[in-house]
Amino acid sequence: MSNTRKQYPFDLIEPKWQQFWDRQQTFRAWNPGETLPPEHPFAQRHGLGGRAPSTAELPPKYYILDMFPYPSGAGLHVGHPEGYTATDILARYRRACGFNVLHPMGWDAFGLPAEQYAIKTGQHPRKTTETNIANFKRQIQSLGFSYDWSREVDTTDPGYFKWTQWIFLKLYNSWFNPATNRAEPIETLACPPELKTENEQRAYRDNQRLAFVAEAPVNWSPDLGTVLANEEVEEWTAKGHTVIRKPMRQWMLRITAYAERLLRDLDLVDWSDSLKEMQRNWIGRSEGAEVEFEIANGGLRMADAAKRIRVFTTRPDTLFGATYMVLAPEHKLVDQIAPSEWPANTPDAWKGQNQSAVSHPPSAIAAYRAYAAGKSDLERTELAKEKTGVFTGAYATNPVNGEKIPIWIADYVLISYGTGAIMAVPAHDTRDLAFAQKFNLPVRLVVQAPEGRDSIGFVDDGTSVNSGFISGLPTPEAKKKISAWLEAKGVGRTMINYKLRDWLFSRQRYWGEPFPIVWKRDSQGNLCHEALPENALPLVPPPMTDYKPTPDGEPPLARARDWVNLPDGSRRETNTMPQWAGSCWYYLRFLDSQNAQAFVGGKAEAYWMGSSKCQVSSVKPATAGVDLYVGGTEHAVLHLLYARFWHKVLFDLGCVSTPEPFFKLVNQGLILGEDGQKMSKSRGNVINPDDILQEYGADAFRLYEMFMGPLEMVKPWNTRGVEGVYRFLGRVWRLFVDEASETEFEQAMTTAAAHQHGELLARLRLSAAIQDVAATPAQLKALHTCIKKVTEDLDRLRFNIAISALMMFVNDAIGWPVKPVAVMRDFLALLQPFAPHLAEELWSWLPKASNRQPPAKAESPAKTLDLAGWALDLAYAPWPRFDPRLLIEDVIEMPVQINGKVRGRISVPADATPAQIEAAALANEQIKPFLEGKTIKKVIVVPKKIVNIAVA
RNA sequence: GGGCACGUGGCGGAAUGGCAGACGCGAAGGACUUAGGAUCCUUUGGAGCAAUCCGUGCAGGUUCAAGUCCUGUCGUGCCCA
Repeated sequence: MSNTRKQYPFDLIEPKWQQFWDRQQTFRAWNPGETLPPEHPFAQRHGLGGRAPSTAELPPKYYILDMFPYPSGAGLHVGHPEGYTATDILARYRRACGFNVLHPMGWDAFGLPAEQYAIKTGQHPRKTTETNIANFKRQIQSLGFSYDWSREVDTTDPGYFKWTQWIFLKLYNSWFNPATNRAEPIETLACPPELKTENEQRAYRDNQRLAFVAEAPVNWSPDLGTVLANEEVEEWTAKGHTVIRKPMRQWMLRITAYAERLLRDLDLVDWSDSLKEMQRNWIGRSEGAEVEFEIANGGLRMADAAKRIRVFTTRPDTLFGATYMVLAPEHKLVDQIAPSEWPANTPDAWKGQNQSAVSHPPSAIAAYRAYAAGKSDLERTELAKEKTGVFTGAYATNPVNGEKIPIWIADYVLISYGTGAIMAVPAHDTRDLAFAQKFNLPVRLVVQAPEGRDSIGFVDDGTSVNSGFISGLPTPEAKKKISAWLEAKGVGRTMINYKLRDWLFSRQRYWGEPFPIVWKRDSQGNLCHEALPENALPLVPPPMTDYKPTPDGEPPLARARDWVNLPDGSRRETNTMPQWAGSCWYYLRFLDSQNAQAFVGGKAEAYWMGSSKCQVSSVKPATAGVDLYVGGTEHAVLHLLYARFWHKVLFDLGCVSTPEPFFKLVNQGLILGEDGQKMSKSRGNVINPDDILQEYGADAFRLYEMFMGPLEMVKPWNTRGVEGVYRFLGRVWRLFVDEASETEFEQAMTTAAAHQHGELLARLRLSAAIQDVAATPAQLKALHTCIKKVTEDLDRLRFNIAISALMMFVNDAIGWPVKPVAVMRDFLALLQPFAPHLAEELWSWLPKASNRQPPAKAESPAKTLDLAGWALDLAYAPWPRFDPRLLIEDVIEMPVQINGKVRGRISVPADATPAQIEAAALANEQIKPFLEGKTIKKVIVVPKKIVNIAVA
């Protein structure tokens, strides 16, 4: 801690106003139908005190949302408040503009770290979570954010996850009807008549549900004792845990049914192109064809449909170039097709690396599978990686030419993509080529590259060659023709494939939402699952002391026998939901977080999501969904895709009224350490917000976070920069404070006890330079330039230049011997969103409407006080409007260029015609010498901007 | 390898195709002061005494005019393989 004198007593001001806002519930947002207390500033501003306004009577809504944090034990880092400050500034700005602003905060509190800590220490995750939430909340509140804390949610609260489970039941009890292209209740699903038995019908129905059970190869971590999502694998392997691929019974969510809508509806939202592109890439739509290859074993054809290998290809036009096939090692057909002996003349290199296993195909395959299981999808498909694989001993028949081609297994083909099998066209696919070269497989050129490019390894569109009936056709036409041919022959069809996979929704963890599902035996003794009734929710996890998985790999919940085994002999599902579940719908719970009857009330949903016909504001039209959602890029794909998916299901089922949840979305950029590196404990460059707050206060911290640069940019932290904005706040303070009273204050503070500080603060007086006088034109111009700039910059989320506009005003105003109170008051209204504590304090010093004289009639509107807003709390004081008339100049100075170089400047009346401007420029003394002896070719006059004279 | 961003003073960054470097940091000088790591006032892209010249990663192009638009290229970051 340094002993430098404080620029101003932020340490007294900030807690004072935070307590005031808390007591007054200043930032409480009101739902339609709620009764507004007469004394609440929002009620006063909108004349609604004591009433219970309907949707139509409330002002337009503005829903501004932060991605709620995972409350980690490490506490807040400087990256969190970046987005939170941006949204807070906008929330305060919108409130000033007259919107009913919803700005909530909550906790995404399920998750592995609390559970890992529990395993290590035995402390219940609930306890860890509570402690961490309390710390996060303290830190967030110390920044003076205008959240409506009455709506706080915590995903681990039974009152919350009751509804997460409820939504799961909605998914469970729905199917996707391809005919209507939307989710419908499972009751509307008709079973095919050939399914006679209860078991068959149930299996059929269960297979159509949006939440279903499947054997899926998962990323299993034996030492963590859980499966991980693909995107989580790297994080944990980096920490030294092992992860292998293993097929397990899992709950899945049928997100793939929504692939097309998730893709198409990106057109409905206002997100950055790069973000939309990331979502499109993830969904990965590709058009192509599915082709069936018959298996040709030992020369004998087996026409059995089950013995066909189906492949998906985006390049059916290269089918004539397929010289081998590759199945994913996990592919079901591998065991069926592999012969017990190698075909004659099989090269040794084709039999695999494992010398103890090369004698027969089955052993070579088993050895290779074990090897591939130890690798992640990412490692397996790494382009630069050395290709590996094993020949299965079997052959397939190419449907276009009857050719016999070898079938391989290789880890570069993933079971989860397409059909888990490919036809390899080495001449026109990079990975196939690398593989073919390594194992000496034939490379057949079937696409001619354009002039000047090598056709081998050419993967773009060209012209088909060596391809029978499609030879000579350009690629797009060749694709069409061969797809039609395949379809006519019954060995293929055009198809759209998505990279998007169904969502693996179960985790073998304790600290997550239990599934509201029980397993039982039907009358025939078949194992089947059944949903709990709604009234059994919330299903709370049992109290436990040991959070480890059972020794035989069952999830931790299996240890709680009394909880798992029900009296009727059925057993509870022991998996829990992934952390994504709670964050998929929290933005909806915020609308009506205390509602015990529904996950969200209909009126609240319609109002806040903007689908109701609420009147259009005079400032900005209302939009549908969350008006602005701010968070990190790390959630650009998964969280946003999952939340959109749930939202669409809820939309289909009539539970919400908009097709998309988040209308506008902005990713804040990462804040790097002072060394320009990513902040991390190991680098020792982590900045703790608590330290900054202690030294400079919340207002300076907020201001600096925004002043660093554009919100979306990656930018390095620089503590010296905080000092810069801190000095600025000091100048604002000195603009308002009476120097003598400040000196007294400082002296008194050195000896005063803490309980006297508030009283001392109250004794500070407003500077005598601030007087109720008419502003000069120059002062009005300074103010209105600032209003214009700040308003426009806030609308474009350009906080850094808005702050520089505030600085310019202060630099100007500090030189004014007399400061008109009306001007200073508007300045505080502009400052308020950025530095709310200081602005509130200074605002409280200004004379109130009641003890002021009404303004003289003669003054123009811009110079008088707007008394309507004068008596209001600053948080709800109207946003100043700039008057363009005050910015008009009588005389404009314009630069004059000769051949693009500034050679002089002229002053012309604002209303001068281009001809007059040209004449003035040509007559200018600075310009004349440059024109002597030259021919004027052209004179460009851009009124109010520039004159450019082109000379030869 | 593909896609998308971004390259501007010593640093963070400004600039609807119209005076490059706003605003801030840092630095230099000065004032006040017992003191200054407070505050206030000057200066501050580079070169030059100056007139002036050179400057937005690099190379071209479009334009009266390019940091901004186009083509290529190099570099950095993110996402995807």
